[in-house]
Amino acid sequence: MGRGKIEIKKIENPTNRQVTYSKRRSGIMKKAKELTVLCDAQVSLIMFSSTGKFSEYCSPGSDTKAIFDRYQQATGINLWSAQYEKMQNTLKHLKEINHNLRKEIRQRTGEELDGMDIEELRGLEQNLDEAIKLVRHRKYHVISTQTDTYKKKLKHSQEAHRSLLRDLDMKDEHPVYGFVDEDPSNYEGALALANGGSHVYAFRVQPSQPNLHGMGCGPHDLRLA
Amino acid sequence: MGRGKIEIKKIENPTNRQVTYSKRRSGIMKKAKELTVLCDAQVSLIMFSSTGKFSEYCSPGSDTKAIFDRYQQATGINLWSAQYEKMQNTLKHLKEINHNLRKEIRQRTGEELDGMDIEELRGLEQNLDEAIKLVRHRKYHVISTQTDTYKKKLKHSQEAHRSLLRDLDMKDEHPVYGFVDEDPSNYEGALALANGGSHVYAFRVQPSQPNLHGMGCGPHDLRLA
DNA sequence: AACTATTCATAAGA
DNA sequence: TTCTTATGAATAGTT
Repeated sequence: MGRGKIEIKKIENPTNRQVTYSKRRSGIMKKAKELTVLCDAQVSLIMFSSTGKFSEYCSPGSDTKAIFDRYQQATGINLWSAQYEKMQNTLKHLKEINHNLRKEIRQRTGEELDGMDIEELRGLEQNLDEAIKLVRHRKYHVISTQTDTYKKKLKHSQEAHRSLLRDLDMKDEHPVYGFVDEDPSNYEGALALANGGSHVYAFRVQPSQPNLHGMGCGPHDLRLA
Repeated sequence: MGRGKIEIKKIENPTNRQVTYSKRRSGIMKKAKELTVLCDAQVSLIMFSSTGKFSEYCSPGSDTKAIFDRYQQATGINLWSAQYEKMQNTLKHLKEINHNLRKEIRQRTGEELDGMDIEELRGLEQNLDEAIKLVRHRKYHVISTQTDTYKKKLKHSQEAHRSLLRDLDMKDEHPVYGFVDEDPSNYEGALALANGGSHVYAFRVQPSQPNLHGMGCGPHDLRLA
């Protein structure tokens, strides 16, 4: 379609090739547009010249991603399946671990003991017994540490108070006020707290049923159990 | 380019449109091939007719995925980032939950009590105490159920044995063998097991550090903590 | 980038 | 659908 027929093979002259690329590129783009309009078709055209120059055409009213999603549906090939599969496996694995951890916790709270045999129950009992000992030990450690701190604080304050009294004695006859500890978290309070106040503390360090709804991943949903 | 010029607008006659689509589709495909060969270009052409019919052309020596990867690189747009981000968030969330569940277990076993204040420790102690009661209750329930079962079994066997002896008595004077329970999991064993055999049972229902290494997801790795 | 002689693509008809 | 063919479009080589 020009001054003489040409053979369809690579144009060796780079300049010539670039010129031809440019001309034909606009030609094919025009064709793509016409096809879109005339035939109400959806078209994606992506081109890279031999020099790496990128151009594309995409039917108006859609975008490259939409066409690609449709392409994948049409071909049945999910180009990203390898990646997705790995991610899916990771997710599945994590969910499984999660489930198991929750189960272990429910067993440790005594909520779900069905299906455990005697040996397991014995093991669990023993284990809880050890845990409770450790917790008690720790508790008393914390209490005594706190008590010591308060004792020291008190001692210091009393000394300061006494020295203040001495100073006042020596200087004049102002009224004398007693020492007042304004900190509500005093050590007597801590001790009371440690050995059974009346309120029941519902122990739950972390929420064990965090919300996972609505975390699907769009068209390529994860379909996890 | 035919018997008369045509206006570039949607062909309303569906048959006509389909025919034109078919003709022009092969035309544009030919052009794409020629561009590929003449100019050493990389081309991807994807088309859907108004009736949904899919066709594609892709330069030989590459495939649609390769061109799309290049497209993403050229445009700087990762078409799948939205999906990936969602998955990443899901994964991150799960890992976090997992971590918290593990921490709760370590607290429940007394392994990690640092950082807990008196109130928390008291709560945990109380909770463990309740759990241990539930476990003991369950244990005794299982034991008594199993004991009953064995009692019944034994009774049945003894009856069967006695009736057999009667039969033998009535018929002749063969030697008599006593009844032998060959099941090693007999109920005396179960009872012994329940109240402290000498072996220590390391209670761990599920592994709490499952292997997650090597589950990265290739080029789009998850970069999770 | 513009021109134009040619070849090519294709609209309409068979 | 496919083939034919008159006609307009695309473009190779030139300027």
